Amino acid sequence: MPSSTVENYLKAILRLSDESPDEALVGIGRIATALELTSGTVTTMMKHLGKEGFVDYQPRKGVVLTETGRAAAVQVLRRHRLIELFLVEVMHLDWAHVHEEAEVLEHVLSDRMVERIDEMLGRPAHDPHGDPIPNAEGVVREDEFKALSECEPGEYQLVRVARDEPDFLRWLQEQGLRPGAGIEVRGIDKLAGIVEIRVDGGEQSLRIGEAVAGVLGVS
Amino acid sequence: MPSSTVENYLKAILRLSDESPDEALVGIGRIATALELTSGTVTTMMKHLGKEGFVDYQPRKGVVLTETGRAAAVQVLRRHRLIELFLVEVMHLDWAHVHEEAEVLEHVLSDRMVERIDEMLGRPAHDPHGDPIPNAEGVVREDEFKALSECEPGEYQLVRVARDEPDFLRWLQEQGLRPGAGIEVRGIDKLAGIVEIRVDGGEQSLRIGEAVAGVLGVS
DNA sequence: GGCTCGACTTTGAGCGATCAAAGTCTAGCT
DNA sequence: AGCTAGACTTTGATCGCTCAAAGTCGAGCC
Repeated sequence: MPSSTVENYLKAILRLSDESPDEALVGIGRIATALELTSGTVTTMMKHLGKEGFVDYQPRKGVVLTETGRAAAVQVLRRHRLIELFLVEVMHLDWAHVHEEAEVLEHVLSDRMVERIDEMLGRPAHDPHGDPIPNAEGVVREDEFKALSECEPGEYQLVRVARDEPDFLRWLQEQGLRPGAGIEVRGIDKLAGIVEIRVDGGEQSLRIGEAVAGVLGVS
Repeated sequence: MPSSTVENYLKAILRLSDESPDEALVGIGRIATALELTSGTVTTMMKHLGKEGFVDYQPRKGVVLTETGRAAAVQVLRRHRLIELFLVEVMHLDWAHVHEEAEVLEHVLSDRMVERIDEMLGRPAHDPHGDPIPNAEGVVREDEFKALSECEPGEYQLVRVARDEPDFLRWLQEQGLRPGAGIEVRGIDKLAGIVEIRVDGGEQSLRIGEAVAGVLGVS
């Protein structure tokens, strides 16, 4: 049974390797930055994870998740996402706060609890950020979407929010920008780095920066 | 913020001192047995807890909880009991399994979560074993009851089950013996150490040993 | 080919929690 | 008073995780 520490490493490696699918290996430094640890600590851990069969550790190059490692990481992701949804839907906690809470619960809830949550929520496919929830077998059904920042003017639907900061999420919520909302892209000012949108049949235009628009996935 | 380890020590000391209210101090050995640790470990921890102001440590004698320590312990108890009830009432987990789960969650749920649970359950006064749930201020409303093993024949109501083993709880449940159930004491055979009861208008008599009857509180 | 700079690894240390085993009190008996 | 058994404390060690700082490697530049 991997400790929560190990689970966090695994989760981070999964995320990082998904973030740059072109690179074969995830570098030690990136992991260190992601987890806010020194690289020495990460090196030590990678050797250990290597021995345990969770990663393939190539000294001075980086690591790849093994099958086992990937499966374990996906299970953590599944738990995290189910828990987030549970906290929003059942506990009626604020979308904005749910991430931190899930961050600890994901390592701690029994399989029985997670199964019960999955059942209560009707085997949901997406968490409150629109991220796909892997099923119990670890199969993730990835869905198509593109960044709002890359869109031509037109009608879209918000399907994904790729950021966790409470303040940002709270603001999004105030603007009616939660997964499922309709978005009309009215114009893009490439030079100014600004996207002008209208949310869900509302009246007013909303101007958001490219970076923010890049974090919103639409379809 | 006390670690879960510390919280567990505190909880154990609270329980042990409530178990023998006549003794002024809880001995190191009892704590060690309760937590399945060596006494050396406990001694070390008690010195530490002493410095932190959670207990008054009297070398070679034992410890008493300070005000601070007691308050912290009661909060853990509150969490534990609220969580147990939540798991039964909301998550519909089995009464028998709920203790272990609560044992970990009590150290980990945010105050916000606990408050939400308390609210969802309507500020309940008792957990699934019939134990009183301290309120947010740490006030415990103890209620009157006596051990079934001490009862004259007559009609009673089960209000308390002072044991946590899943197998035992499952058996109780199968007999209809959950807090709230009516119990008729039909006879006591002191010499054989057996109590004969009838559960909640059922037909058959049930014979239980003194030790088991001692764990059931009725009023 | 040699050098350098940045990325990675190694080393030595600390912290919190734990143990086993050796040492010390002390209450209570003789 | 002296002894002893049992309860408690001390000591030295381990384990998982972490850090700072010193050491090493190697890709790319001259």
